[in-house]
Amino acid sequence: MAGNTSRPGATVVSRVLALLGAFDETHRRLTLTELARRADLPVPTAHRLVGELAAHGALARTPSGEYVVGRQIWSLGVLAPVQTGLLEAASPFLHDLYAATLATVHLAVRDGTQVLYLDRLSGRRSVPVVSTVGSRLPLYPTGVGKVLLAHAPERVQVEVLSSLTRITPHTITQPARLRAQLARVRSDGYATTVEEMTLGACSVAVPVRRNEAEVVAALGIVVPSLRRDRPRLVAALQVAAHGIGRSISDGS
Amino acid sequence: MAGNTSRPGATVVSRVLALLGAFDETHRRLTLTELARRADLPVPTAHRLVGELAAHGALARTPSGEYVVGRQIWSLGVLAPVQTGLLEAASPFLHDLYAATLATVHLAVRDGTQVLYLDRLSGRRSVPVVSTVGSRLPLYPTGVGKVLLAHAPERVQVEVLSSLTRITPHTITQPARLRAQLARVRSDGYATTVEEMTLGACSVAVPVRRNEAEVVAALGIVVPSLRRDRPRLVAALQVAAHGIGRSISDGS
DNA sequence: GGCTAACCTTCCACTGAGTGGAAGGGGTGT
DNA sequence: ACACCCCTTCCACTCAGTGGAAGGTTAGCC
Repeated sequence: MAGNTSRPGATVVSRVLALLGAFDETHRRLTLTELARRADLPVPTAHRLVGELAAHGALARTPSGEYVVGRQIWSLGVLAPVQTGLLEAASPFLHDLYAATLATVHLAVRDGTQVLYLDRLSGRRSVPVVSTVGSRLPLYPTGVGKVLLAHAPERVQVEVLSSLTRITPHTITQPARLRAQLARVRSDGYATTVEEMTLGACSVAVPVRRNEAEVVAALGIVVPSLRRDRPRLVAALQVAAHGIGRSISDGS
Repeated sequence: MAGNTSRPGATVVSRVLALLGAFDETHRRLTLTELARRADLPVPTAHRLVGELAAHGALARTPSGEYVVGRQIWSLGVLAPVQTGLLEAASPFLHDLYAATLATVHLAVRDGTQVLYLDRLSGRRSVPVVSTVGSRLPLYPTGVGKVLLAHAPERVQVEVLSSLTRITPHTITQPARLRAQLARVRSDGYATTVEEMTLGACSVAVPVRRNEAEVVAALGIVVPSLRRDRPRLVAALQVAAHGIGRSISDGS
């Protein structure tokens, strides 16, 4: 009379990853029921899986009983080649750049059709922006994203260009116009955005090249729309990007 | 005639975490066979699980076919409360401290009976040390570890004191002597080590207190054994630790 | 070329790990 | 006292997971 039919096709691995994926920037602490709902799993199933994850340190419980991402996952993540070498090499340059511009500084890589922000520096006086370390945004409305898109394989460009959606009134949604911009990004060596992601904010970004060759990341800053010393900013960015590119030690 | 008996008691979750746990500081890229061996799983089982993890972005494959930790895990790890607030709040103070001392700077928390290094700054001129961001070391032979141990629950202290093993000729292995040192750490407000972890390296560390209350982390520096301006170093550390403690915004 | 060795991948019959509805606490608000 | 929500335990059913065997691929060596 019991006989439980689990949704077919679902594997334990996918269930576990669905549970982990329930956490994001705005949901860092989740109750069991929220986890179950967000992962689309029955509560008892979520309970058992989450309990086991917690027993292994992959998740942790707050004093109030909510679940949070555990330290094991954090120290695992640190081993990801996303950042091996790159983040450490870039750190001093990012600080110099912040000191020189007092603008929000971003270091990002491309992850599929999104920008993945690896590091961010911003002070009290910087423009508020949506990006945070570890978060992902579309490529086309951000400065670092345009740089990464301009140097991405054709296949990726086609995919991105085919699904441009408006975010602010200034977001570029015409494929032809974006494609022209990307060509300019390649020839000029830098990209700019004007309130395409956030009203009141402009950005300037440059590629980071390993050994003056392949583009491995992008370095960008976000400034208030009224700021008008772009040439100086581009110069500062290029110096920093060049420094980072020369400091990257290890491959992959 | 087939009939496969999986090792009883092993769950998929534990198998998956064993696979992920196969990666560490010195094994960032692993082949399938190495993964299977390190996780103590049959190759076909490892193959299937690892393949599924890779399909979800939890692992990635290098062009040469080896597996590495994927970006999904990295961005998940960034959400861990290990660092939420703390790392960002501490960053500027760590840089100031590095500038003031030119020593390797560490920010660490206690994870069970180990130190977990959250951040590290070191320059070319710093003493070489074993710690890296995300790595764990025993509590008793490190400066930050002593601070964290001194403010840990009695239960943890007992456990650590009962298993002191020699690492260098200077490592403290007598429980009574270490216990006396911990008392001094609490009364003096700082801890020191003298070549207990690495020959040629000494360290000084202080607690980071949230709202001048509970100890949430430790801040330490590693200097060559011959350096003798300890009072100045302690003062610089305490200023920085105080600053960090006041900057921590969000709880837990 | 042929042989050996090591690694990766696919196949598939067996079975116990995983499943989830049902039911039992515990807390809080009305 | 009742209603509501969330967490936890129980357990009969069954399908997802398992891993030995076999085939494929690549590399090195005589």
